[in-house]
Amino acid sequence: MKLEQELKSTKPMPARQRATLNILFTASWLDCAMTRQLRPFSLTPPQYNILRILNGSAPKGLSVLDIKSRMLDRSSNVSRLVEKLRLADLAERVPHGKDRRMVVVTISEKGKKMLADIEQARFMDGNDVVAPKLSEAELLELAHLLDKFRE
Amino acid sequence: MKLEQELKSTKPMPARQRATLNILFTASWLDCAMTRQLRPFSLTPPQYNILRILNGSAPKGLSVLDIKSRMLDRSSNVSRLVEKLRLADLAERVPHGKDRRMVVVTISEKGKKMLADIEQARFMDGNDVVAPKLSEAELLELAHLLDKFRE
DNA sequence: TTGTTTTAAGTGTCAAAACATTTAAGTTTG
DNA sequence: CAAACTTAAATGTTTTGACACTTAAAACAA
Repeated sequence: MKLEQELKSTKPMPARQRATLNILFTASWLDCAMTRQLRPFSLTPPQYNILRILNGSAPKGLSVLDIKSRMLDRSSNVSRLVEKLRLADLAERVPHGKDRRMVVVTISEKGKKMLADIEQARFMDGNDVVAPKLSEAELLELAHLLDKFRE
Repeated sequence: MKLEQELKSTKPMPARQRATLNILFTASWLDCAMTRQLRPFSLTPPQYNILRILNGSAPKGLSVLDIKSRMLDRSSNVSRLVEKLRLADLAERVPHGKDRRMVVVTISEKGKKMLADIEQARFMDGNDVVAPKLSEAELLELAHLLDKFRE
């Protein structure tokens, strides 16, 4: 459905406003869909984000600040989120050898397995639940316009 | 900056993932910028969202559920947000004539003035702070692709 | 060395989101 | 009409985000 219908907007919007609101609305829509998909795994979207970051940097691991700088939402409290993952045995935390202020966080085997299970659930019928209508070229164009939007 | 640089991603991402993460990242970036702009007015982005919805439907006003259905983030608790606005004298709440379950919420004169002040702050040097690099056509294309993304 | 500054991580606190539940008024159906 | 159902708004509770502050370690400068 078009944005105007979704937001029941009566008057036509200027292009910049329409694009801006559409980004915020689509992100909220995505977050809602992700939350629903992650619920069976008792993970929130920020926790899932961290788990994927850790998986991408395995087996080396990352410091708390390194994780934070790679997150979608830079305002999240990584210390507490990592602690949640650790309590669920999805991540491990070991003190850094050289710099004793630092902590190295890694994904656990259980964490890797959970990521694999989530992937399987997402691609249930062969393709992703999200954005099936967009072609490869359109997806690239969308990402490019968003990069330009933030300049 | 491109998404890969922002997230310090090493490996190249598939197009769909790149578009999806970019939507989430750009929305977070936007929310952060809006929060900063609204801080001097002691308004949060959801409160500002409601104020604009009420302004758009003035002088008629809307019920709590009508506001909710027009919001960017459908999971927000409109009752409590409206109460905040009312305490700041930015909105008014009157019982509905026919249906006594309903409440009609309207923007106050002070609320309208605050919206005008915020607009003025946003367009400081003649044009919007956000997305100045995108042409009219690109903004339309971006909004169109996002509409299609949600299908 | 010693005092200052910077950096990494964790914590405290308050507001907001998430989600279920409750209350009350309206609607429908037997 | 009365009971069951539905809808509108509010509230209760738990979790999370926002953001300042603290603690501890490292780097730096006099």
